[in-house]
Amino acid sequence: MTQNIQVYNTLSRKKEKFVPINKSHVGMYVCGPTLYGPPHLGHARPSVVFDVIYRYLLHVGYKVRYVKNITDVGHLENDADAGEDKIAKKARVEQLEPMEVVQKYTLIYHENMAKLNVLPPTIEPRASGHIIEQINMVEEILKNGYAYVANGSVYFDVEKYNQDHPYGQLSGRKVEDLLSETRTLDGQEEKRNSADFALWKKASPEHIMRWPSPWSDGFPGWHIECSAMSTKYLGQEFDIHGGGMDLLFPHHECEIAQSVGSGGKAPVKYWLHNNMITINGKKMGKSLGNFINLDEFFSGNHKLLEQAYSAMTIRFFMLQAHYGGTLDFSNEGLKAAEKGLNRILDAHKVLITLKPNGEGVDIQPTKEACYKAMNDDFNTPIVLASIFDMVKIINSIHKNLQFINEKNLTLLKTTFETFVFEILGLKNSETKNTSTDISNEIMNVLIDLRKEAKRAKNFTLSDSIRDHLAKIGVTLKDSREGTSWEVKS
RNA sequence: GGUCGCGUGGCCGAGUGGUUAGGCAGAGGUCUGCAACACCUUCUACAGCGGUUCGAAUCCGUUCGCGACCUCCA
Repeated sequence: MTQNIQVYNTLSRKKEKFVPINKSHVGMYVCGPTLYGPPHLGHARPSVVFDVIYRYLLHVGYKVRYVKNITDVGHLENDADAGEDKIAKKARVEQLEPMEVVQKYTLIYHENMAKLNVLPPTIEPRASGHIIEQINMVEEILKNGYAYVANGSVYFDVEKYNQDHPYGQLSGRKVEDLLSETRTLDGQEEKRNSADFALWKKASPEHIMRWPSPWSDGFPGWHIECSAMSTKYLGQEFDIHGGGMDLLFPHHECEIAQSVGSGGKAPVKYWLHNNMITINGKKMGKSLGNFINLDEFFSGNHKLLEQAYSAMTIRFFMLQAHYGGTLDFSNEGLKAAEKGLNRILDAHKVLITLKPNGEGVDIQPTKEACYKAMNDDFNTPIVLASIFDMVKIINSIHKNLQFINEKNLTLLKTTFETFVFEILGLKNSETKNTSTDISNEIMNVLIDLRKEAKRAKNFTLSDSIRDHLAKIGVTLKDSREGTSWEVKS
């Protein structure tokens, strides 16, 4: 199946036709989380966005190697302890080994991702497991003359590099502007220019995460791990590199410089960036302290949350916006998402019971609209609009207000299920299907009793049954064919 | 200060030079013993000001407002 997919490439600031380097294989690298804390809503966005892209590429027939790293080393902090490794700092506070911290939050992260129905990447490399590759890459860059050693640390020489290769293309920066930056930051005195960035940092005596290297006992720089790991698993040139917009500069810019500076080739054909989640218009982020953890969403246990929201509600909420725009968090928005999602999932229950009832609707245009939307830079809000069109069609056929033949009914089922479940990755929340044979039988008894009561016009009794069930979360749904029931989570 | 982006109806959020986005909420109706669900109908738009055009919410300019990056961040 060939689809003409257009993607917005940050590098060119334009939509471009997606043509993979290898005809049938796609290499995709996405910057994963730095796990020194529980995952929050901000982490969920790139995970969901690139999960949908991954799912769609698989659906249209590509063989995809999807690499998403876990960063468990590196990254300096910008507070009073500047210069100290984030993981190491957290470890000190909690009196744990650094790897214990990473392990703890990795497990939570995986659990949260599974709840969001995010497929695992095909490779999930860790920075700490690729120290040798990172050292090798630093050596290559040094050999090529684009880096220098200062006091046991290694820095990338941006000015030198810029003489041979343009630096700043991805983020639209000018090197002369960067060089004139005058702020004083930690470690600046070792750098030749403020725009230079660390490839290897010598560890201070109290720094517990450290590895031997040709230059010092230390740890890798802030950007080298993604370059080293993407090169190792996807090669010097690969198709898609994704991540949050906040990583555009300096992280991704440095990745390009490191790859070009070591291997001589620009690593990425298409740079894709998801935009931020905002809360009251401000970016939700660790450093701003205004983030909400995913587990807090699932439990509703946070002062900004009016209720608990299921993982699927959060996934749906994100799919309602295009990945390139900011998405503002609000209880109102999430509640609307919850209702909309339930309508889709309820419609599927109806869909699987439908029988052809005549000639009428043509599903082909709806199907084409879905593909067209996905092909246009993965426009999930447009896909959802078509899905809601199908919801309307499904319910109308169910009521014999619209008519469908067998061919179109089959097409309706495959289109609906393909896009809702396979591509968008939505599913019924686990809490809903708790029915066992016994509870089914009990429900049948209650529904029959209510039917008898209604026949005898004993509405006090029939309503009492309905209201009591509603109180424990069981909704009765009357229709011409009889009464069905479901548990609302 | 530099770079980039945004401003759509009650809320969230697509799209675009002339034709319904969609969801949630609101209104009216059908269905129902009453409801819920569902279906039908329906109301609120494109920040302000100029310009280009037969025609702009959509292109250009400008003003105002907001945000992101420039330092770790998804």
